[in-house]
Amino acid sequence: MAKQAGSKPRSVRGSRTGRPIMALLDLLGRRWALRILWELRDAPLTSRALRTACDEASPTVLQARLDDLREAGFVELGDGSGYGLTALGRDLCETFMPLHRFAERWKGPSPSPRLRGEGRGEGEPPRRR
Amino acid sequence: MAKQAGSKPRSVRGSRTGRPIMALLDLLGRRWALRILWELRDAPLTSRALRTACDEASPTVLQARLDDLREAGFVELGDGSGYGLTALGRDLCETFMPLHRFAERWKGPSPSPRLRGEGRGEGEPPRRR
DNA sequence: CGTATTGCTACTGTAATTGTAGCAAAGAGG
DNA sequence: CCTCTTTGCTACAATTACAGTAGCAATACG
Repeated sequence: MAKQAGSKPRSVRGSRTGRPIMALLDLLGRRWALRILWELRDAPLTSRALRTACDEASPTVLQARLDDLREAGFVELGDGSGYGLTALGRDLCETFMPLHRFAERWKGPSPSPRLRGEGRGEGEPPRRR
Repeated sequence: MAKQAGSKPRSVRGSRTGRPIMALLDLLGRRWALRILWELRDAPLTSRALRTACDEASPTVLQARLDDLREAGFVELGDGSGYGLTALGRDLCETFMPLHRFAERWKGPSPSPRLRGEGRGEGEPPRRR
């Protein structure tokens, strides 16, 4: 599996199959990508303000992600208000809104994963090994 | 590779604010996390089959992500069918389904970000610097 | 017993991310 | 013009996550 000896693997990682969903899943699967979209959901932010909103993340990654998202057409640099979502980006953000409700119901990685008796009378059935 | 040095790296990066949405955004923002959930959306897969489905990703990351998702309560290891989504995970996956339609309409990061006259007629306004 | 499959770990590179410092280009005010 | 502040952005070094490959223990089957 030589990967891509000649050309730079600049394209999206999961996109090798050609399916756009994979490209999107990979782009959003980079660090701070989802967070940036989330913080920009209401109003545009300057790069500095965005950094503050993103828990003082490094400007290096923020800039890299911002470039990625800008290249993807989700984010654009306005005139005086800094970075903001494009119409497409706003549309994508709408897709993620249900996630908010889901997160509230989820409350983070619980130490006790037994949240619902899925059907079997569990108690810790010995995994087949 | 300490991985369990003391008791520190247990929490999620974006979770420092306490908001569950941040924890979720960070968890899903790790590599292959979204992809794994996506590949498991229909039926459970064995670890080997999942690896094949995920473009032969390294078992190292796959195992790490599988652990994360399992700890979060989204994925569980069945008896004979391998890994599968929990009821909660299936619910989360439902949230992501609209992403599929969105991706189809998006078609990946285009070299020319001007994909459609999206409404605002800005040709390419000089950025303020 | 021999073979195959499954879940999982160990290891070595490489790419990505973090953290800090700093720059050039505007604006605001004097 | 000169100073001061903000903004977008870049240059590094250090750390971490990830990719790739190899392999093991446990089960299942013939």
